[in-house]
Amino acid sequence: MPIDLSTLNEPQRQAVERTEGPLLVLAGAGSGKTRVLTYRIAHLVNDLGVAPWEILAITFTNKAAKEMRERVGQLVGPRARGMWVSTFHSMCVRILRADAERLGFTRSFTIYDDADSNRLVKEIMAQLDIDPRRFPIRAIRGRISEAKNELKVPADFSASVVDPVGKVAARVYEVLQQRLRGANALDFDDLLLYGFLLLKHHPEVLEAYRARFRYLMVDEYQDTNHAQYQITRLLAEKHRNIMVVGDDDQSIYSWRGADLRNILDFEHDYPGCAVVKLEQNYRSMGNILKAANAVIANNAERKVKNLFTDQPDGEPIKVYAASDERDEGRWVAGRIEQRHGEGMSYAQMAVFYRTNAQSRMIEDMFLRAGVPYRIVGGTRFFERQEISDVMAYLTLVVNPADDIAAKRVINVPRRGVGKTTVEYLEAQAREQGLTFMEAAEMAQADMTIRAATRSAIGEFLGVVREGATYSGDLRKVVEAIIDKAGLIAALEREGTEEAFGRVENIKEFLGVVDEFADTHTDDDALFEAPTVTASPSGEAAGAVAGAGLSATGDAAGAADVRADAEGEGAPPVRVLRGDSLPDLIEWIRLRTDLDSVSEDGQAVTLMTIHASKGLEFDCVFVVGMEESLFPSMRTMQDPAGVEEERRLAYVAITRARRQLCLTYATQRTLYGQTQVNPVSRFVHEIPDGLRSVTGVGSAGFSGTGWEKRGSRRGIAGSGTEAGGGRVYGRSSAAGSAQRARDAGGAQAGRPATRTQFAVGDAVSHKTFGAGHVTKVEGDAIHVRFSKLGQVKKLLVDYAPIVKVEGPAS
DNA sequence: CGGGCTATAATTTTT
DNA sequence: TTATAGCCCG
Repeated sequence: MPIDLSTLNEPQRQAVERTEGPLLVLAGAGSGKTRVLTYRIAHLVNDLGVAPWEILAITFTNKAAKEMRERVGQLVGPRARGMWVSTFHSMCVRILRADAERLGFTRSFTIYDDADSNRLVKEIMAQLDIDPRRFPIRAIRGRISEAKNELKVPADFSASVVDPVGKVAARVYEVLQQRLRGANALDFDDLLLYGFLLLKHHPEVLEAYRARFRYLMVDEYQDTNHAQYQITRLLAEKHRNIMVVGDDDQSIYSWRGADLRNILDFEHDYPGCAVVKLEQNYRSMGNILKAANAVIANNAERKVKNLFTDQPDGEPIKVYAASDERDEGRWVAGRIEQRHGEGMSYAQMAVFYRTNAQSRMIEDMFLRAGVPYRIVGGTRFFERQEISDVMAYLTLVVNPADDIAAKRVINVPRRGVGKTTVEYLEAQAREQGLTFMEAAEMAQADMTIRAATRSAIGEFLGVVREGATYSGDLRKVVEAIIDKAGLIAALEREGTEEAFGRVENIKEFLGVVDEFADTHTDDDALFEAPTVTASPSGEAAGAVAGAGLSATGDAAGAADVRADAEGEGAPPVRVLRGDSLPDLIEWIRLRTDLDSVSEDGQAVTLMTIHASKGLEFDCVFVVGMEESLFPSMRTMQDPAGVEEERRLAYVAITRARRQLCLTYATQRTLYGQTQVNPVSRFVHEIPDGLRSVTGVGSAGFSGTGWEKRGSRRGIAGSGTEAGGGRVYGRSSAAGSAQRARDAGGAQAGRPATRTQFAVGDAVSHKTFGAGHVTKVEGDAIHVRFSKLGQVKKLLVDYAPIVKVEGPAS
């Protein structure tokens, strides 16, 4: 069925139809870029007879990849599942798995997350006797990461570096790569670095992929770093059918190695390239778009675009001058309640901040005001201690060479294998050239070790050894390993609320395993692995086989190379199988919490501006619009830094569909210090006519502390502009913060219509849902919420909480 | 070996 | 202010 392109606007249609040769699409915010991408793919497949597996679409997040797959699927049906729509990182993993041996790894290599790498670097620095005070791990890791993103191997880096920190980093880098190789592990940056090196130094491998991928599409191109740029280049060189989509104005990750030049120089790098600008915005009301345009116009380093919209102007942009961060949070809460009262759903509202630290006060105020919210980002599920422990066990089962994993859990749960023993084993391993696990094996017969310790080590080895023998249903396997390791049992023995929360998290992890199994059925696998005979491009596939990309040999991880099962000559399509432990581990490692952020749930979304990219909301609040917070103090020195902050402001503004509110605090306490900062320049860059200013600055109002009352009625529906809410008690322009505290204190003594809570009571919280009381502490109660798996301390007078059904008392 | 204490640092974090 | 990491003592 042909794809209907009539719903696209002119530039969109051009971008879709221009399938041959290089193409640069400059897609302004909200200009329908994903639509163009998906229609283009659908057009290739349905109208031009391109085989799905000849298409490679690269995104930056798994979420974006998933969304694109789904949307393409809607257009072309199930065959869409055969196409590579993945992130740079997962693409590299696929490529590397097939030929890991060429680089001195085995197919079952594991991927180190941030915490793992950190640990390893720390270890190496200790080993090299480098003082972490003079050379902070952060700085060293930063330099190494930079080097990897620049595709510099240790020798290159070492040769190019002149400064002291760099020299130290070079030494660490050298050892780090050896150790990683020894552990059969790659870190995130390595995936790109080695992915590149594989293609670069193995022409037959490169040729195979080039032959296979006739059409290449890269989303968010402005965020590519040098490694990604070079990988893309290698792959695209032959057919030159490369389309990149991006917006230089939304480049906000330069500090992570993203290089704006990649997009600015695209036309130069790919001569004869066509350029399409998508400038019609379908998202925001007129005023919001005008504000965004006005702000970004202050940047010098950009390709000029002019976003326009058909939509009416809408409301002015509201600017609220708060007296301090408390007042700011209070006002936002009030405003949200007001909007909600007018019929806007909580899910359509969001609060953005520059730094995570700012979320605390917002949360606090929301809690008091009873505004349901959810926070995106922050501590990640997969980085929680207990989850990392589980992952370490699973990893060891698959890759016993993973020293970091081994050391992490040899004494988890406590078995009595302490630091001394670990250091001894480490030394043994180093001397004899063994992995840590092998050294542990040897230690079984080492009479210099205490018998108790030996048996503890034996117990640990047994868990891993036995784990490797489990098979069958993946969830059962994982459960068995956790059980055998005794992780849950140990936590339950602890008996604390915290431990209980950890158990809940592990249970949630099992849910994730189920999710993996459910979403990776064999049926899917069949779609994703077309065979040569079914392929119209047998030539390409043949080249692939010739390049030795289909699995040979029988390394531990060979089974996860689907091409095996498909027989000789199959293209190197590797799919994750729902019953494979190695595949589960890989899937999780390349996953972030962001991937599971769902649209549903009636709650206001709180997140950093960075995390907001790609999303949109009817009503957006940006808090902390102050100089030295936003733009951040550290960026204010150099113009490029400020320009990036400005792009960040642009991203924030353009997330809003209908309403935008900016707030700043005249006085703000940050890191325990109170400071007074001027209003952010980004506020001033919005033309006066688009702004409507309220709050302290114009109305001379400051909060008197209703936020302390916990009475939600005081907030909802009150439309007094200056305060955003009705004012109870005294009101004056000065000294509000202190008075707010006083008022709160006085308020606490108010007579009790208060509910009495007792340990064990079942309660329901407006935001956190169901839970039960675990402790009563005067005015405060501790409640463990099942949904969160966490204990929260709540003030009975203020928290939006009700007693549900007391247990049999 | 493990718990508790003090020094210390503290944007942003798609993978 | 707060979270975390390393250190010291029982």
